[in-house]
Amino acid sequence: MADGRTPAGISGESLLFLTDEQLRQGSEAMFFAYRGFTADPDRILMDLAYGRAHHRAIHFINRAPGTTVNNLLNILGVTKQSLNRVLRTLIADGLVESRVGRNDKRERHLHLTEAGHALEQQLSDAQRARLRAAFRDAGPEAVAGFRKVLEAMMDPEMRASYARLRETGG
Amino acid sequence: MADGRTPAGISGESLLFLTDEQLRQGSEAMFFAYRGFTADPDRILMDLAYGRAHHRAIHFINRAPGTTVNNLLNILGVTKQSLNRVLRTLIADGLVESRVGRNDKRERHLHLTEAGHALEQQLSDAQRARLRAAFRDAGPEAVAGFRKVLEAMMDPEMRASYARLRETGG
DNA sequence: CTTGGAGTGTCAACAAGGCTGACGTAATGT
DNA sequence: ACATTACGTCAGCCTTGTTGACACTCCAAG
Repeated sequence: MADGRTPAGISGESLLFLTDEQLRQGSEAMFFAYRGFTADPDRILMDLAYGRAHHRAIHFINRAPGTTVNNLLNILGVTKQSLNRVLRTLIADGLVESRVGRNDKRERHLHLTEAGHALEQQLSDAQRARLRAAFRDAGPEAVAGFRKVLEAMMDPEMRASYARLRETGG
Repeated sequence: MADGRTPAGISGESLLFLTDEQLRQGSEAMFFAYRGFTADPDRILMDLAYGRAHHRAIHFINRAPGTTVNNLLNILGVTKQSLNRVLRTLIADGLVESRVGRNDKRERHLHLTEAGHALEQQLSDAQRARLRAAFRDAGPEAVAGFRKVLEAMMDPEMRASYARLRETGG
């Protein structure tokens, strides 16, 4: 706190990339980029009277089919009341199916229906198109750096969720 | 659309970083990282009965002192009514000052008060601390890649705003 | 000079999607 | 038997997005 400017050239290394100005540009880049990142799916969702919350639920149900409500809660970082509102509409609209657990009948295992898969595809295609263009423009080394910084920026628990998802997916 | 998997090895180049799986991991990284990115300021804001919108307003007013409401609108990408509600509370609480334009009296020029600057410092210190740690862990080349990908991910107009801010700031 | 339109900002009301708290039910574990 | 866990739901609140309606200011055409 009250660091003022980060000392540059205090060690032999070039620490110019850690100046306050560089950090501020980094946070503005995050802000503007996140807007772009969500813009395309948001447009699709709006027509369907869904929101970003529905997208997130669909994404992670697709990602980890059969996941329980509690598991999804932890990944999404919202309250069960909040998630439940979203799930209720998705189930009512026939995009998500909730199956009572075989071993533990208290649990509900969530799956996408065929219609759910179709919407998931539509949404992730839109998002992937932008990401693919950005990745291609920036090149593989930039992408590696991008991933590295983002991972370092996460909370430890989120980093764990992220890593777990990465394992199962390939 | 319905690309399926991105062809790998179609050209001589290694395009493995553009597979659907890599892109999906990229979007999940964005999701989790953005959560971490906003977590620290959010905690501070909560105690003050402010939200993320207040943070954004304060940030960009500090960044471009004397900016007009309309200008801020374009940067933040919200409606003027939405911004106005936030500005009203910030002005009422003595964090922001709104001065009628000298040339054009329709315009209001926005400035942070001393108290506003203090809060801005507190918030950006919190955010910078996390970003600095992430940048340091990842190293300068990773940071360069991070910035490059984020910039490529923005909408063109946002990229323009971002570049404009970068010029004035250094 | 007046007047009509464009630009800028304000107020009111509504919706989405977060949150907490409280409670019910079924299944599980001790 | 009893406490705990997993889930669903009702009620109510807050932030922050939206649209609609309106007032003030400026400028240019008549």
